[in-house]
Amino acid sequence: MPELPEVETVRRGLAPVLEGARLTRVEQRRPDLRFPFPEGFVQRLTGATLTRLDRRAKYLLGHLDRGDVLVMHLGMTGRFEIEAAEGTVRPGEFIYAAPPDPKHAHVVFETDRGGRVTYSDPRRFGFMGLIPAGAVESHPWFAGMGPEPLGPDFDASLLARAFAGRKQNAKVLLLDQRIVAGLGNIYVCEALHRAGVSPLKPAGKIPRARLGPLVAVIREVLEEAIAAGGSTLRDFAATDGALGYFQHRFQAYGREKEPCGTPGCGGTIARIVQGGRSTFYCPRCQR
DNA sequence: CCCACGACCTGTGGGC
DNA sequence: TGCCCACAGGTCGTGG
Repeated sequence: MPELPEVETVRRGLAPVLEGARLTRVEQRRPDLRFPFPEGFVQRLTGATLTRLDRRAKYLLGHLDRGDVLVMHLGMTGRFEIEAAEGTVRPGEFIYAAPPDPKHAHVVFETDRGGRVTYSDPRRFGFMGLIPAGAVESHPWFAGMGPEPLGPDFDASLLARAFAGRKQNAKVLLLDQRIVAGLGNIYVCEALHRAGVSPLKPAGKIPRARLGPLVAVIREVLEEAIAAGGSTLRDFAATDGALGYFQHRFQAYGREKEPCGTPGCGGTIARIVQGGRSTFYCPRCQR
């Protein structure tokens, strides 16, 4: 799942372990994840210092002092587990994570501080790449990607332009990373529910006046989820092993047949399939 | 260009 | 209790 809030939670968990650390040992335990690892993956990383860990949409970007950027995507079931060296855990900083699932531990990074970060991913929909720093923006993974939903370029006029004349429903278009990059199935369901916008509504027919509020609730949902440490579903926990709590606040996602929580609504959450994926919504208060 | 759908993988929760 | 299958956070490629 990891959607933007979960990836951001992972970034915040990994940053204190990796930023400024030199990778003393890198182990690549299979030739591919979703895609093959790049040529010389281990050699190009070993000995490099990771200067900064950023996030763009659902991607993590580890900037290396050698000029490459380590790009990592968690797919559906990717996770990082941290093992800290004895004595390096300051109280309250991060908690020891469960031992990495050995069956699906595909990449191991060890640092000069004695920490170890293991990437595991049962379904292997995740992937990693090494891209020269100057070529990230133009790389196919990033070229054509829409703005960050929490950034300044995501606003009502951008949505108005993207939705104009489109017959495709709002749900599917909000999942299109070319329009806005970082939303996934859960948070689109939640945002549309909060905004009272039907996922079935042709995007081009949403009145312009409703787009500002839609943008606002998208930001709100993502920010609340980040503040809560993301959502812990089957395959996601924050990097420190602590559980995210946002899933307890889902109002629509996974709540088929439950009463709608919108005050005074009285409707029942329904599940439909759009673009091959489940949509949860309230047919009564989402119009 | 637009859109629907299958493919990629493995694990698991819920129903019977 | 045990088995089976529908379904799962994402993205990419194909074909109409």
